[in-house]
Amino acid sequence: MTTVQSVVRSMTLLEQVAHRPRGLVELADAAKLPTTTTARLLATLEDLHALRRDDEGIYRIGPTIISLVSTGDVGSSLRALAHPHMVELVGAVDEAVGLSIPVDGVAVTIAQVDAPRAVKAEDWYGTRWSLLGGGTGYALMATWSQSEVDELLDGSSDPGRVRDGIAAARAAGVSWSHGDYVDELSSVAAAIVDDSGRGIAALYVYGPSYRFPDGATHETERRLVEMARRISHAWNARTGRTVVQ
Amino acid sequence: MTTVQSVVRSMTLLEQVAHRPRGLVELADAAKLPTTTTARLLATLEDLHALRRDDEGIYRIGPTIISLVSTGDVGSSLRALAHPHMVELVGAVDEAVGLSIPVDGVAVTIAQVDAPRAVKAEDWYGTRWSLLGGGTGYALMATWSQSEVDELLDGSSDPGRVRDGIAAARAAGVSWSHGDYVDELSSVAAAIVDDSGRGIAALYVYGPSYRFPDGATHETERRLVEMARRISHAWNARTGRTVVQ
DNA sequence: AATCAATTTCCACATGATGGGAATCGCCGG
DNA sequence: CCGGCGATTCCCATCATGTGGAAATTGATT
Repeated sequence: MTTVQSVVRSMTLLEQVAHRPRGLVELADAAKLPTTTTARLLATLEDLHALRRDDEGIYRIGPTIISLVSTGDVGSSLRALAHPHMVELVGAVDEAVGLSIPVDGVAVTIAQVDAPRAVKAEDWYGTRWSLLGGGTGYALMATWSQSEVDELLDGSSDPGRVRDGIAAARAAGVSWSHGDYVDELSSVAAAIVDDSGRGIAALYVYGPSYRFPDGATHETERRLVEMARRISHAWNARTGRTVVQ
Repeated sequence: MTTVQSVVRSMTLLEQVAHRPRGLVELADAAKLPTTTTARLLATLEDLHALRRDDEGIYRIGPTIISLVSTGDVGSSLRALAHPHMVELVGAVDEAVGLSIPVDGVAVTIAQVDAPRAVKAEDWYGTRWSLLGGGTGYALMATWSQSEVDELLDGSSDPGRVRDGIAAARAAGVSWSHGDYVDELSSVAAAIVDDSGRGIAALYVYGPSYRFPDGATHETERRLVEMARRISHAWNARTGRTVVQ
């Protein structure tokens, strides 16, 4: 199959900007493109409001991109389907809840519902976490085939630790993470599975580590697992196969 | 300035998909492009995970787009700056809170924090609302110049009603909307302003109309206005001018 | 098996993207 | 006020790259 060069390059630039907002020359350098070409592509994206440029020449992701992430297809996307359940879960456990899907070996946060009491209410929307780094990834990989896991582990620095995490996740049905992703932040993740039992997304509860003392969180675990089960069920009950999102 | 055709076309297709997920032919038709060209562009976007296609051939927005909306530049974007304040406001008023910015005559929701109790917790992230349709738009336009408002009103069906709404918003400092956008849903909006007093975004509290009886909501109004003021202040206190987002 | 719509493959054409070079802008230091 | 320098924009010849018509293929429906 043949791909369109300028479109691929534009997406690279968008990703670079998302990674870190910068000016023309730095972006050209990062994308390994001539300055002129970069300027033309950036100007096009700016014209479309996909990027915005401030008066210092720094490019940032613009509103067009944000509005692409709309709820146009409520009812068929996992995100829209899970959202009300997530709100309910937040109400039950009084901590923030997130939802991530795996893409190319990383987990992308596609939805987040905060607890009003959240001490540090950070906004992880769109953030990519390594699958190998902690709870979210372990919970997912625990439901995957050995070969899939091996492929991801190929070349990782500490495969033993990851395998232990996966084994623990498989045994417990959930996967804890204490400060693995962010200092002082703990999370419990559970997989949302398709009708073959394969994890297609991870639902997780998170908050400051001090609010998750060992042993005092069985209720949270229980509710998380129950909600993941309900979301899985709702997802698999849809009529017609559609793609995860 | 010259723009890159294929990039513009790709963005059109992305917007069409966001508007309503569809198959190749329908998208080609909607974008007024030859099928072949559309197929090539869609394949490119799919390859980049900007789009996903299910086994029925329906294209949907993919995870790459979602991860573009990241928080890479925490501290300089309005969204990241406002987020913790929004969480606090949710805690105070016990209703959902949203944040929108104006783009090309519409308001795009760039952040949302739900109240755990939300009866129907819908996900408006990325949704575009008309500025002329209700509270959000009135709150913003109340801070804009007459000529800017006139430009937007040019060709609108009921300019008188909008002008009344703007006048009310200017007088009250907030703008109410009861069922204007969505049935049974009420909202109060207040503008977040730059250092010249011009509205750059709208902060709003919303929930089922029955929870907003007239006269029992002064406390909500007060807290909303106070929070909008604080966010405005934080925004204008930043060092270095940056663009709204 | 026949029909029809949707999608993919193929390919000749020329348009539209490309990038080198030069001009311009904007800022800073002397 | 004047160079100097990096960043950005303008210009334009070149041709690689994107384009879209036509035909083949797939796949669902009757």
